[in-house]
Amino acid sequence: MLPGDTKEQIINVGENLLLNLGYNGFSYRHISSALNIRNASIHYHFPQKTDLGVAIIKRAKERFEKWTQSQKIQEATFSEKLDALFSLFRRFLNAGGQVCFAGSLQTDFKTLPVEMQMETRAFILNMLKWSTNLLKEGREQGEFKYPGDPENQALVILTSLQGALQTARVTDASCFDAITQQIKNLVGR
Amino acid sequence: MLPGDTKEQIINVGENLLLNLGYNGFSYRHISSALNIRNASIHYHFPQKTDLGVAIIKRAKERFEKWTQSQKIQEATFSEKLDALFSLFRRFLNAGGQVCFAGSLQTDFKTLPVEMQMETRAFILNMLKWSTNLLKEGREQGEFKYPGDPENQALVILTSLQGALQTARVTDASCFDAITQQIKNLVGR
DNA sequence: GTCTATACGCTGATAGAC
DNA sequence: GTCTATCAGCGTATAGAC
Repeated sequence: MLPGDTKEQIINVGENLLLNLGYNGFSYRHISSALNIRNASIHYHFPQKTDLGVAIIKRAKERFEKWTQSQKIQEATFSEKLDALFSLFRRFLNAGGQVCFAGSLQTDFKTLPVEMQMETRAFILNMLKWSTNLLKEGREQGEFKYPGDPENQALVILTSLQGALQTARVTDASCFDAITQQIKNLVGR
Repeated sequence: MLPGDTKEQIINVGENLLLNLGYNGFSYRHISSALNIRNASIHYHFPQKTDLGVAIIKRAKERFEKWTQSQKIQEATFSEKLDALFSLFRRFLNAGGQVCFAGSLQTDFKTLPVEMQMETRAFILNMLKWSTNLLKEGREQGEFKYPGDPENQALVILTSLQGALQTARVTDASCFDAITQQIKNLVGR
């Protein structure tokens, strides 16, 4: 391993473990053996497990922010943006049946340290805000058609995607694709 | 505590802990201190934590089965059945912000012993089957209106309800009600 | 059936050498 | 920055008295 990369690699492995096993399902030992280092080295970069947890969520939050501001997304049509959102979630499934951040963190929410709870809340609210805006403008511009409030429609879509990744674990990957298709049926014109 | 009730009370407390903290988030100590008994007494009734986990899921599965066969549900219209399904999930929220069984167990799925994985799968597939049938017949009889396959529509609804309980933890209870209302908008005639 | 006592691996975490 | 050594506490689990 290249020195200097360690911290980032710890976050990488930690993120994968979080989305696979849940926050209470992985330990520093999982990470140290995966990276072939000692537990103490992880504690050097992240004194407490909480620090690692916060770092993982913060990075994911910023990654999403960058994604929304990327040229590819900025220039896309509303329908393409919705498809891109589906692809974002589909990536978790492709990565060996991960769940999404919201699904992992909200389920363990009551056992999380408050710093992680706050970061989780901020991340999820950002995603909801962006999705609400997408649904709102998309309908105004005539690309989408659905009843009721844009925020409520965004909630149905995001919660369904979240549940879809979880349910894919007891059924199969086609379950996720069936759900995204059905969502398109529901909001398409 | 009345002797003989202990086993059932352990399942009661265990179920509550499972839906609040997740399978990896609670221990025999949580249960023993809640019931004011010793850890060893729990091991008498459930030698391994796996045994308790399986018992919790089996009971929930049977409870759902009885619910579907109850007179109240049998005699209900399709719209009333859908509302009753919403009430079933809303009860988790009312109980202090629990998530549903699917949400808790699927998120921890990869860390669960195989016996629990199998019971989880059976339970979720039962629920999906019943919901699919409800959506299918409800549309045939003209009470529902939605595009595409009944099973896919059932998947969207169930996953959304599952995600709704989780998301309510970082927002509030009104989030759940907004989602059920939006689902009604989407499948109503 | 419930208890006390006990085992022992894993957990997050720290001290200090290199 | 990474290591070895070490820690106390908690986890599941068992043996055996009552």
